[in-house]
Amino acid sequence: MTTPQEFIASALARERNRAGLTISELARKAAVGKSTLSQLEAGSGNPSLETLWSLATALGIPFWRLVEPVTDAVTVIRVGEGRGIEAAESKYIGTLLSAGPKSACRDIYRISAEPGPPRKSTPHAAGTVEHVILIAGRALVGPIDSPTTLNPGDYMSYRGDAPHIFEALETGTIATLISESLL
Amino acid sequence: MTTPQEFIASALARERNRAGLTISELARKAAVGKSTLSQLEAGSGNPSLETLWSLATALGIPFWRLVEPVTDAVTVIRVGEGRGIEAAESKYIGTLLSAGPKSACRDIYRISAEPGPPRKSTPHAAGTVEHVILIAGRALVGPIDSPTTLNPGDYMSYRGDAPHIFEALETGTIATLISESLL
DNA sequence: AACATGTGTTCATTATATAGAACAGTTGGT
DNA sequence: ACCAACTGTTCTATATAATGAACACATGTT
Repeated sequence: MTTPQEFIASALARERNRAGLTISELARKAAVGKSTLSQLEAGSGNPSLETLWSLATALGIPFWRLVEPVTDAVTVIRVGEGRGIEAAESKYIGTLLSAGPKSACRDIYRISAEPGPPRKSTPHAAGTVEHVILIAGRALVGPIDSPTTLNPGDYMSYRGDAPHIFEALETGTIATLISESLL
Repeated sequence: MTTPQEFIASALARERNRAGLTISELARKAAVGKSTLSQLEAGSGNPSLETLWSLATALGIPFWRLVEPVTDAVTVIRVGEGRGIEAAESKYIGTLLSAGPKSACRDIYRISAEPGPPRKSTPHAAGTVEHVILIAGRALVGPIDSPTTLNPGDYMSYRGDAPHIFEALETGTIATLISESLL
């Protein structure tokens, strides 16, 4: 049985860490007193809607995402691999890449990247799994110590709560990224 | 372009009507002043977390449900649209296409389709939402009575519990499809 | 070592959200 | 007709959330 205070405290800490911000930084960015934020994360606070909204905006997440309940293998399926679900009527093939468990919170991103220094992601919340489907170009994706090169159409999933990278190898690299937070 | 005030005002009115309660009833049930609730729904208010929590509890819904965005019919985000999350280090742009609620069971598919008779899907379970990101080619996607043409990189979401189609318009059409069962 | 800049905390004051009373308008019963 | 019980609104007193300064501590620089 979580109280509102505990709830928002852990949610804030979680999202703030995910964004890689300190209390001071977030407070400044959201234009709220850092004392306010400090007390909030300490569990002794009853923030107003405006305060929460400002924090969510500064964290770059939709507001309601902030108040959501909290919540190793690496899989690569190349184009042409995987069991397809064909439709008799037309040339339509659906390949199940990942059957999702219940109680999963997933965000869908479109990634545009250009060659250069790779984007290293700090680990997200525990239990996070990321799925990448490369649309165009080529990219080196996955755990920081064992990334894999993906070509257009390739699918890959890996743990998002461990350090991982996304490095475009060609200009105009585009991908779909699904970040899934398992409870 | 919604302000926190408008947002919570409409959300409260929506959920309260759904529960079939009057302002007075809800206020009594949630142990908040009915004047408070009145002002909130009028859009002139900045409720505290405790107030919102009490209201959600009285409405018989988990707190986050109160602040969940309305699941609107169809969303299309063209390439280049949407607010990007840029990484300073490299040319990497992540666009949030859909932030997913918890308690969602989602399956990820890769779709390969060729021009021909469209694939008509019979409605799935109630509450199902489908997300499509077109990888290559061109496709006519969406509700059967108002489909939209997608180009590579385009994102679209629509209700999966209503009849919908996927019709490839070019050879070598590839897409990512995420089928999401809410609740 | 002394200093500057960062961190997160605790404490004053000030701004404001909340609660409850008083209000006018509706509905239904006697 | 009155009266009672309801609706949602506008008021004011009070409780309290937000603030910024002062604080102790850590880190890196000259």
